[in-house]
Amino acid sequence: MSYANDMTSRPADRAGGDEAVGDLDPAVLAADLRVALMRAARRIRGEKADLDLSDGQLSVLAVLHRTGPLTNRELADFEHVQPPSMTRTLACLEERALVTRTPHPADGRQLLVTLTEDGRATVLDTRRRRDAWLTRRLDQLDPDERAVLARAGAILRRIADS
Amino acid sequence: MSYANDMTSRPADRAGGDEAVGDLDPAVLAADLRVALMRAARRIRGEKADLDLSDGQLSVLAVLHRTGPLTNRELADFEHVQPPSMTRTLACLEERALVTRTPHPADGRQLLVTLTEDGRATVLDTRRRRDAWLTRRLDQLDPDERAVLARAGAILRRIADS
DNA sequence: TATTGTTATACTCTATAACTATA
DNA sequence: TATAGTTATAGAGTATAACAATA
Repeated sequence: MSYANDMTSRPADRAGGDEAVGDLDPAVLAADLRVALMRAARRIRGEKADLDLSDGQLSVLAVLHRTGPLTNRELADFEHVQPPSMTRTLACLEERALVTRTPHPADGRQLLVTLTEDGRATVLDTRRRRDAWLTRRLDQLDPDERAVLARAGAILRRIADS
Repeated sequence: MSYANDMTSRPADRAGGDEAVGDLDPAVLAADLRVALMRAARRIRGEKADLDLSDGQLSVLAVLHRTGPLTNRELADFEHVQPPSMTRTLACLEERALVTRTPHPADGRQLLVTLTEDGRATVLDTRRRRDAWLTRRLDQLDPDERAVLARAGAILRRIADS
């Protein structure tokens, strides 16, 4: 929906060929790469399994799937959201039987949020559908181009985690 | 803020080296690439010039910068938003003197929305800051790695536009 | 007394429906 | 009568402040 990152125009719009040249100005590369990344990310984000689930809800499910059971506070910190907002999100997810909230065994104040089987299935289904869209595109590339993307993916992960 | 796309765990978590191998399974590559793209996109999206401006507002400015003056209806269609929502967004942008609304010369019903000099500066500033973040990261790469990202960017643009 | 989670309330962004002005 | 834009009103999602229960 949002085009906030879709700044297509660039200062010097050179030919968009695949050929890598020797003298790559990082600033020019950055402008090109940003547009390409944002656009691809938006396309991928649009592909989700359960359209009735908000991004935030989907995100909580993904985090729980990756980390295992967490408390409200931990989830709120993870999502950079205030605890009352997370309470609301979790209430919605619990109502849809995607998570359960059980008392923390050691600390009576806390509640442990756990992914249900349905919640786990939703995470996997979303992932599968998003990957399916991208896989179809990758299938149409040359092996050489896929190799480039494989290397780029590793480099991008390093950059994003820096 | 949203971690919805941050699904780090993958079915077969192989070594994350940069080496491109010959037999790249598109499905495995897709899972890797998606995580890398989403994460990098989120980092870049966080870098904007005016933090008081919402994504939707920033997006309208970017569209106007790219296309020139548009009407309310055209902007609403472009942003996949209903006209009343765009009215509200534009009222906010006009109040901050980032756009002006002038009567359409030919059709008295329409209003032409035009970017002001401040609006244009905001677009350029945002772009510059986002690119600056990425440029710093790219500066630390080998020329060879930058070449890979340059090729990957072109391929990703093709995929996103498909 | 400090912390976890919740409720109460308000603000932002978006939507639909109804209204005004122009074609 | 149809279209562009606006106003009125409602529904998500998130925030802060105040409250209850537990450490």
